[in-house]
Order: sequence, then structure tokens, then C-alpha cells
Amino acid sequence: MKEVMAVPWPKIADAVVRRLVIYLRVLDREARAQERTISSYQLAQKTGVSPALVRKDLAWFGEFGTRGVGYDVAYLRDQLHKILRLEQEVRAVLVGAGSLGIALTRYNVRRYADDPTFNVRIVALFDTDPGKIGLMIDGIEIFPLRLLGEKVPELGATMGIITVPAYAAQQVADELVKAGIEGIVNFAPTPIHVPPRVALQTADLSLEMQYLAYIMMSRREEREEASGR
Amino acid sequence: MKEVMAVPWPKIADAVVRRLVIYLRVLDREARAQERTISSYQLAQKTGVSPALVRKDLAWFGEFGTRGVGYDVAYLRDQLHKILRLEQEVRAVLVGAGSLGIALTRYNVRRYADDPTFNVRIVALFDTDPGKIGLMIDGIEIFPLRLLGEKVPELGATMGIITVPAYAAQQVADELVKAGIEGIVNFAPTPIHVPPRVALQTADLSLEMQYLAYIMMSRREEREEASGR
DNA sequence: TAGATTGTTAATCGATTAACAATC
DNA sequence: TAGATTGTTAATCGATTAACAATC
Repeated sequence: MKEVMAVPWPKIADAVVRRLVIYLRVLDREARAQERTISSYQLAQKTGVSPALVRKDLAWFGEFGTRGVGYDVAYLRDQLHKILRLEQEVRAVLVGAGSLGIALTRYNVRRYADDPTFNVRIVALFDTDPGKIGLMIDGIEIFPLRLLGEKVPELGATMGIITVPAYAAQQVADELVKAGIEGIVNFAPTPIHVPPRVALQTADLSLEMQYLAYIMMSRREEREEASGR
Repeated sequence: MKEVMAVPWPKIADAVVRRLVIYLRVLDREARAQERTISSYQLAQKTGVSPALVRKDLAWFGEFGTRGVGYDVAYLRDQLHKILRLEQEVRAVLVGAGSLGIALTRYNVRRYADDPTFNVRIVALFDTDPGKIGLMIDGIEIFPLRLLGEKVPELGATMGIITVPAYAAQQVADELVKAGIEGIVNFAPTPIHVPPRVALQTADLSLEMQYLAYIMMSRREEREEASGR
């Protein structure tokens, strides 16, 4: 008989969690398309990972599949939903109502309404520009930054999203931490420091582009090597 | 005597390249602040990686430092600039002039003008909405999507940026590939498939948020375990 | 039953860290 | 010289792949 564990699921590697989110999206789409079962090969093909890795990722949490058949789409979707705690809404405040901040907000409002696998909800925006205070973006109000410490607990926000210029990012991060935020997504193109109890995720859009540019350049050189000389 | 290599630098792991970009940004900032030298410890601290890894990453390309002293800030900056091929501008077209596309364009125009370590330049936008055609975003024109195949070679664009809704992403990717694009950044929240000769980078903003939400949730549970029971 | 596909183990691969001799 | 810090090697760690027995 297996020992009853204190923690419902094992602590899972970062990379695995990211893939689970991607699997779930595909499963959700397949379920809408009335698909009943899906094999690790099909799921792998649709998500761009290997079949063996799909099976290994899923096996961390139990035996979800049927040998010779595959995985039941709806069942696996529901299980991943549970594993990823998607029934729990996570409320976020966004600091920096510039064009990126507003774009993210618009996107978030639509996404939260449309996609049952998406559980992050932006509930307030903050900015220092007096001209922006009080404006509504798709129903979400822009508050002055000085109200951050008061609004965060009032709204029950636990996530902070930083979309201010690089020079202001660290200061905003400090204020989010002071306000009691548990996790931060940083869209500013600069590393920020937060205490270890605060989870930090960097989403540096320009980094992705520069990185891709580098890969393109080195591939081009390879091709030139191969053909030219 | 060492053999002269056909390729100027070794082929370098993905993760290393990403860190080099981050080192470079810090070095650029330090150089502006008149810093002369920087140790692997300092560079590590400012970028959030370990000192040993900083040294190992840099050692791939030669001996840039001085034992007992550290790295010359300006020299290392210039070397990384060369390694990352930043003297070469990479021109990009962006498809999907919605709020995210417009935000990225604004951001890109400013960044390209201000930051000498940034070499990706958006040169045209594309959309299918007739109401948007002909509009200018910070000096960049919005063209109808059907002109993509003609404009890409005309403008010398080699990178494509996808900011359309998920359902349209694959079709847009196909058209970018047909137009001769060498690399794609996909901001749509769905995996896309491209031929192996095309470099692909996924920048799924909602994935970052969901992933952070998961981490926050599991940490919270850990804390509750630790204290509560 | 035969064919298909999972769950799982062992092998491989790659990336990071630790340690330290070299040397400024 | 003594102290500091690099460049580099070996050890460790972790993640992915390959392979296959289990089993539907």
C-alpha cells in the first residue's frame, strides 16, 4: 500500500509545467472538435515535443492513459485543469498603462472571457501620468501609482505585471513587493531583483527578437559556408 | 599552432546566446556609467546567473578577461557586439496591427533609435482590416496583407512577427514562409509549424502569466503545508 | 488474438556548478 | 609578493530520448 503523501502532486520541474499548459490548450481545442481520444504521438505532433516526453510529463501525476488506446481527451483536459489549479482565479495589477500595458489588458480581458484554460485576470491598472488616471481600458480602471499599496489588498490581487520603461522597473517592483504581491511578470527589458519569497517571471519581448535575429544570422552563415566555399 | 577554423565562432548553445544578450545590456549600461572593469561576480550579480557560468559562457569565444582584474567593460561590450552580429540590422515585418502589434511597433521604433545593442527594426505592418490600411504607426505604414509577398523582398525583410489571433496564426506563418522570410516570432497563443529552414521563436505572453500563476499557487500551498498543519 | 500504445526504466545528452591551477 | 580573479577541468545535476515489457 502506498504511503499517503502530504502534497497532492510531486513538485514538478519548471519545463514540465510549461508543457502541461500547452498540452491543455491542445486538449481543450480537440475536445471542442469532439475528439474522444488522443495518443501521445498526436499530442506530441500538435505541440512540437516528442511522444516519449509527453508520456513522461503526464506520468508524473498518475496513469491517465489506456494502453493500446491513448488518452481520453476530456478526462485528460480535466485532470490538467486540476493539476494546474485553473479553477482558482489569479488577480493581477498592471503597472505602466503605456501602449504595451494597454495591449496586454485588452488581450487579457478577451482571453479571460473566452478561454476556460486561462485563469489570470487583470483587475486594475496603475500609472503616474495624471492624464491617464481614471480612464477605463475595456472596463479596467487606471489608478494613480500611489494608490497601489491600498488597492492591492482591497482587490485581492496577488500578481503584478510590470510594463514601465526599464529605468523605472526596479522601483515599481519594490513597490509591488511592499504591497504584498506574490509574483511578478516583468516585461521591462532589464533584470530586476525581488526577495526569494516573490516569484519572478521575465517576459522580455525584445530579447526574443534579438535571440531570433542571432539564430537567423548564424544559419545564414552556415548556408554560405556550405554553398559558397 | 592552432588550426584555423572555417567558422569564426563555435556553434553555441541556445541558452548561452540568450545570456550573452543580457550580459551585453549590462555592459552597455556600465560603460555609460564610466565603469572600466567588471568581474564575473559583479556581472553575475547584475544578471542573475552564477559567476562560474558567466566565465564559462565568455570562454567559448576566447580569453577576454585579465586574471586578478576582471573584464574590460568597453572591450567585452564590443566583443559581444561582434559575436552577436549586432552591426547587421535585421528588418522585420509585423502581421496583425491590433493593439499588441501596434504596441510592439511603438516600442520597437523607440528602442531601435535609443539602444545601440538592439538590431531588429520593424519596417512594415500588415493587416486585413480595410480601415487600418494606409495608417502610419510611428512612421511605419500598414499595408494590406495581400501585398506581403511583394513587400518582403522589396523592403529586404528577413524576419516576420505574428500578432494575429490564434486561429489565423498558422495561415499567416505559411504566407510569411512563402514570402521568403528566414525567421518568425510568434506572439499568438498557439503552436505553429514551419519548415526546418525557417527559425521559429515563440513568445507566448499568456503562457508566461499562466506559468507564473502556477508557481505562485504551488508556493502558497507549500507555505500552508509548512505553517498550517 | 494481434496490433497499438502506454508507463517506466536505463542510456544518453547537455547544461551547470565546484574547484583550482594559472597568472595578473 | 600577496590577493584577486580568470580560464578550464572534472563532478554533478537534470532533462530528454530510446527501448520495451505491460496491457488494453
